[in-house]
Amino acid sequence: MTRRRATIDDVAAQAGLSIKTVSRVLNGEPNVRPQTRDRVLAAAKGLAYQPNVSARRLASKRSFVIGLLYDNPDSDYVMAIQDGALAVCRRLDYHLLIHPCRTLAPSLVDEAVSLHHRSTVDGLILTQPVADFEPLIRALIEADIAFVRISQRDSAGDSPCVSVDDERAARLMTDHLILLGHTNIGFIIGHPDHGSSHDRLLGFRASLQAHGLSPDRAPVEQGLYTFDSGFACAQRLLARDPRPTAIFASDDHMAMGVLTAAYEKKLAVPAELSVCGFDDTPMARYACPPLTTARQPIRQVARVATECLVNRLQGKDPGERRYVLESKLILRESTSRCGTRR
Amino acid sequence: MTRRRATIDDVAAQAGLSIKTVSRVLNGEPNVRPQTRDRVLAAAKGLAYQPNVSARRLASKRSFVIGLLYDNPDSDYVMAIQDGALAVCRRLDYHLLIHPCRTLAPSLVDEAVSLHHRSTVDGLILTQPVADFEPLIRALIEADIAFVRISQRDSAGDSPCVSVDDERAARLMTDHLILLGHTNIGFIIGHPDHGSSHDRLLGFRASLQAHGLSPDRAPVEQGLYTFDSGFACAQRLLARDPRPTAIFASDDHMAMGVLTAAYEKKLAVPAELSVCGFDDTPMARYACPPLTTARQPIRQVARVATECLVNRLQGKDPGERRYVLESKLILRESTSRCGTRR
DNA sequence: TCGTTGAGTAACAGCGCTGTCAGCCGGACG
DNA sequence: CGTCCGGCTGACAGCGCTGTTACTCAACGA
Repeated sequence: MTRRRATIDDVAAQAGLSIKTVSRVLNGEPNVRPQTRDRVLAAAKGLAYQPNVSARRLASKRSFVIGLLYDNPDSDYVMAIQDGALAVCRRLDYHLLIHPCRTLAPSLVDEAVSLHHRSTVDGLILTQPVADFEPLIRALIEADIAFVRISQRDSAGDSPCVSVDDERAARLMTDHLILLGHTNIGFIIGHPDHGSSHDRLLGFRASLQAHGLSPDRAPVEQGLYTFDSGFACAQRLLARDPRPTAIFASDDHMAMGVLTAAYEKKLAVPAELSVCGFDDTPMARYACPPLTTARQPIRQVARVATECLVNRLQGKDPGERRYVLESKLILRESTSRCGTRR
Repeated sequence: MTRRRATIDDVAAQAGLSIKTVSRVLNGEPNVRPQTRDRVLAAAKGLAYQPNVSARRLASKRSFVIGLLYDNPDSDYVMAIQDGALAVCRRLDYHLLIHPCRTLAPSLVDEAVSLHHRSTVDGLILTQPVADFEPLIRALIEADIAFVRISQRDSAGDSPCVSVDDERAARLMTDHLILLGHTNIGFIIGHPDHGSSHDRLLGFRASLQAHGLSPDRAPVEQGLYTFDSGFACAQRLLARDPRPTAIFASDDHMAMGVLTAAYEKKLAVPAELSVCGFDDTPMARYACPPLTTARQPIRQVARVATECLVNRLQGKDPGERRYVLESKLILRESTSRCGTRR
């Protein structure tokens, strides 16, 4: 029952052609007569032929695998990235190798280079904060390993990168709060290792400035993109005098922490405190009250990055080096006009 | 700068030995003198030699890759599974290929078999509900493809499987509610395709029975392991007369839905309604109030499954075919004594 | 003394593909 | 009519490793 699996030789024999011609057909190479092509395809189908990827990899010196490096505690983010990358991989007949890691470990550099040198992967996609880890970037460039960064921060050797316009989205979010009449808006910065934290702060400050409010006097706390850090920062912000009437947390996890801090302080949201987050994680919709936030096209970011990487691997170098996608404000019930009691 | 990468021939030449001996050392095969071994290792190190995985795969007819099949909307669950599987893979020098999919598609069977026939993967780990997808199981057995299921449901050919004792945990959770004085406990069943749903219901009923309460008269609704389904089921449960004083949702997502339904009905949790979930997803801790739930050792389940699979791939067949791990009750603030107003 | 043994090593033939290059053939062109 | 060219195909040499087989040599017992 368990017959030997058909090889390219079997297909060639069956079709009465050379294995090279079979190879050409299967790889979509030019210069094959349609009639020949059909014969090959028929034979392949008849034998239920499945090319052996290992042999292909060895002979072609390419692995058709791309590696995805990340170090992110947010499952939803990681899943979305994986999802987007996988969608493109399937379409282009590549495989995806996930490689979660710890940014800080210098061994990461060796790991990444090794992945390539063992010809396990052809190229890498780096997400934040790995994408901003300079030693790695330099090593990859030096070793001539193809990669695409998902990050808004510039980096050595203007490597291609894909990002979301965090600054603009943060500016729009702040505009939204200001339009609701808030003038004393607390801000919680994200993790210092992430470029996004910086950009979101910039957007916040830009909006204040544009509306004649002093960015330097705005109450700001440093968080870590975690629920607990959001909770702690909110406690500090809410202890200030005058108390902010709105808090803009740089991500939804911290915003959830803010919500809990408000709950414990018996502050009604949004009546007494408007709260907004960032990222539109699934739970944002289910928070009490549902969170106003900014939705990032994460899947698309991953798709663009993957496409870009594969293009580079195939030698098609599109002029483009930076792709910037835009987020969208999602207005829910956690923000309302300043001083409104519902 | 970009010199040709060292191959096994270079190492052999450098060490003054045959490539076969180098291969033996690098693969930990026996019958090599310690002194010879050292010479090989020194040469390999000196040349920064990295074995080419593609060549190894082709020659050994093994890919050293295991595939992970899942179809699960819960990012936290998937991440935990990936995490556990990766930990073992790294230790045993395997790679992990993730393969999210749609259970219902019959093409999944072809995909899975194809993954193996192209020698992309040596074996597969199946999580629920894929693990309970009979056509796939049968196809894998027929094609003689190694796999391990993560599921509590029995399946054709008593294939190895790893699971969590859901029934016991659900029983303990129900015991907990009954001990708090609840006698009218609503239950929300999970997704019908998941074996866990069934087991949790069994545990619930067993506990009622054991305490002299009639399982058949308990208010039960069919959910889908989603927030929205939990919300809808809760609305129906809370509309019943007499109204349940506690609701046991088969997972945390649905429990969150219950919380929201209670919030909209202005029912205080836990004073007027105790709520408990299952799974201890990260958000359970951050719910308002924090959810009483059952924590599953998901990472460990994945670790055990991966180890089991690799063992089978390496021919070491441990007698064990079923591994059952235990969950742990996590008591938080969403459950309290029946009728207590705090 | 000589065969026997087994640990240690090497030679060599693939694994199943792709890349290179050479060959064939028919049509365009001078 | 010969030459050239481009489309199409095949022969063949690897890609870098592992499995198999065979060989060498010291230790050992009859």
